Amino acid sequence: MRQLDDTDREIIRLLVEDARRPYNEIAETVGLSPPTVSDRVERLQEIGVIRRFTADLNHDILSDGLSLLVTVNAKPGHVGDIRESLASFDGVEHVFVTADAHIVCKANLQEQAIETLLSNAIGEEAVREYDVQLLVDDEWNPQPGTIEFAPDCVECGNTVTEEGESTRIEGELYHFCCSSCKAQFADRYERLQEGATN
Amino acid sequence: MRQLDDTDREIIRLLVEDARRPYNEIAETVGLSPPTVSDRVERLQEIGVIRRFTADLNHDILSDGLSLLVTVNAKPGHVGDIRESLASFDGVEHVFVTADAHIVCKANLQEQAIETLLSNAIGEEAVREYDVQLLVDDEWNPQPGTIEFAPDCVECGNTVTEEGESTRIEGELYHFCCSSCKAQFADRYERLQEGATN
DNA sequence: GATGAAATTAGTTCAAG
DNA sequence: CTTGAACTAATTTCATC
Repeated sequence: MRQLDDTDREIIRLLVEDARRPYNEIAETVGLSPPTVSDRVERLQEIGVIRRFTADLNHDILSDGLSLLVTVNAKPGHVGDIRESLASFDGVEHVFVTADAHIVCKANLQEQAIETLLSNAIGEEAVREYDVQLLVDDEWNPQPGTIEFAPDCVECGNTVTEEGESTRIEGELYHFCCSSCKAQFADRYERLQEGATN
Repeated sequence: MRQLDDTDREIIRLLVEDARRPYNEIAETVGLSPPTVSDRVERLQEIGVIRRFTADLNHDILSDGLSLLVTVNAKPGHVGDIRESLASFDGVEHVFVTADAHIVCKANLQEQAIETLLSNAIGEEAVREYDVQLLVDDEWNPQPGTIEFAPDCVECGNTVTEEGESTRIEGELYHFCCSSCKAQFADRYERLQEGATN
């Protein structure tokens, strides 16, 4: 299977930021055409890097119950079960499993549902101990981790930022900090090509 | 302020399921026309119920560094600082603050960045103790739960109902329970601005 | 608020390199 | 793998209710 390249990573980053960003905008940013971006996004979904496009809701103003952090210390061999039952419980938004068999989950629940979660989803036989904490704040920054994408402008050496542009010349992707650097580089490249063939 | 109705809730549910579902499909499901759905979605974003549309990534196959759960027990008065510095650290995806002054954050980091996070973002003076756990699994279940729109009045703290009002001040949307709270807040805000510039 | 028709904008298909 | 051109689909505007 083809590995992810920098272009894929940049497309991912842009879609995490805004899943509805038009493809022509993405195309311009990464220096490709819209159909190619479309193909790549389709591929990213196919190989499972992008699981789905979704809406991030603000639970603070939605008042859909209490926000809780539930930490469970699972008995050996039960981590998978508990993870599954927690993840499928209505209102459970995030489930984290640590290397040392702790399961941490974040849930938005009505008060009466907390007891159900604890008894049904967690049970007794499979759990060493558990802890429930009330959340007072919850900030979420969807971001693709430390996908490195801060190249230097190939023309002037400055770091390429949001305003930067990219272009593909003979299959190779080049990044520029601004359109003038891009134009200058393209110009120089063309001259070089002419010189080589004459 | 107009409350969320069942149609809004259904639209939210459909968008959480698939943020890119076409409006005519949503329209058919909820029995409205596409332009109306468009208007409603716009409103849901305006009032902050929908924070953003994003892509749910599978970090397992993305191999963008290690996934960690960092738990920090903050000293009194430092919860806010630590929350802020963690949230703004590159690679930190989620920050939870519990009622008992614990901060739990989930980060996707390259190995060398872990040390930086611990020393820079957490520091020493403000923290009683901290704990870093390696994550082996991480599941996100975007789901709206039982949605009710009920923000707190930024002026008096009461729940904002049908009679409430909203206003945008310098790009930021504020919700109030009544026009007098709105006026009072606007007044105070203006004073503050004047004081700052003089 | 909500709508249908029109206009605009976005996405996909496809032949070609 | 990528593209531009043609085509199809989705979204937004707007006059009207």
